[in-house]
Amino acid sequence: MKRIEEVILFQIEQANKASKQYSQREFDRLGISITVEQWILLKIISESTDLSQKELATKSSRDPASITRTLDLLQKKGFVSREKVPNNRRSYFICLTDKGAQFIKEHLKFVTAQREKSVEGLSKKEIEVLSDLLTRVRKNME
Amino acid sequence: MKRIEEVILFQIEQANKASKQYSQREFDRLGISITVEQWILLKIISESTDLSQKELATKSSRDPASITRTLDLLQKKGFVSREKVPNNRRSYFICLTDKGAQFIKEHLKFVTAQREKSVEGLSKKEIEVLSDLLTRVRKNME
DNA sequence: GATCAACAATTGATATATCAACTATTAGTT
DNA sequence: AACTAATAGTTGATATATCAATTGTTGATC
Repeated sequence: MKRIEEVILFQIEQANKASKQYSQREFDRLGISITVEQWILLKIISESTDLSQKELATKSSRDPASITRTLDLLQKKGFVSREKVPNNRRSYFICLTDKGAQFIKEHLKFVTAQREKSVEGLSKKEIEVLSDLLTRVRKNME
Repeated sequence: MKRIEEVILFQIEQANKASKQYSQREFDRLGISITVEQWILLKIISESTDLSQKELATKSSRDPASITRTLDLLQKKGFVSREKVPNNRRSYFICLTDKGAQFIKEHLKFVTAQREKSVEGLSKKEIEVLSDLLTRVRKNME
């Protein structure tokens, strides 16, 4: 039997943990008061318009219940708003506020830098390969 | 700016989530009453002897506080015990109980099957490449 | 040997993941 | 139109991640 360190799923988890922790440390170090999950959600919201919470959950691969709670926090920070949908009182359009847009604009460069750092030393070809292999592993687990 | 789906860190997270969810679904489907984190911890405990909680935290890349809580649950299930360390009342040896050993023995084949499924369709060479690339990304984030 | 710093483990607080139960609303069927 | 299904979102419960604060113990230094 393989030792756990040699298992690919374990290695994926380790890489994921390391990157989450790195990103959070960077946010903290720079005084950017947001969690990684909140940033990702905010970023998704900024990339589309008129998304419902259900759609947000799908796009972020998160549970709707969890989205509810994270949106509550983002709303408390003043970064997003829940807007009424015409002729539909069951769902909301989640909208970026000016403050949210400003926040992203201000800090995007740091996030971009983190992402670049994550693939430092990898060639373009290697990044493509990694992307492909990760996709195949993910599809195996569906 | 890249769309979030194209970001390697995002893809790593997606793969990680998918595999965690798959593993948990499999546990549930088979009536194996344990979480993925608990299984991993139990497996690490079974692979070494006389580990302290601090060492467990290091090996599993988890926070000591989190280890305390997961061990409480594993202990409640009767899978592990905290044993006194001679001449040291500040830490414990975490030991697998017979019940814990039996549990692993009984269910290891299912976990092995999950792991094999995760790399289905990948050649031995591709697995090595994936492992190497993940390691490099992880090291970039240290 | 007494004092203080370092350490291991625990506990508390907050954010997240997940599933189940629930509410309110909408859509489908008759 | 009335009844039922399905749907969107929320809330509760439990497990986990993380950091800070705390407790008890050990080690180092004087």
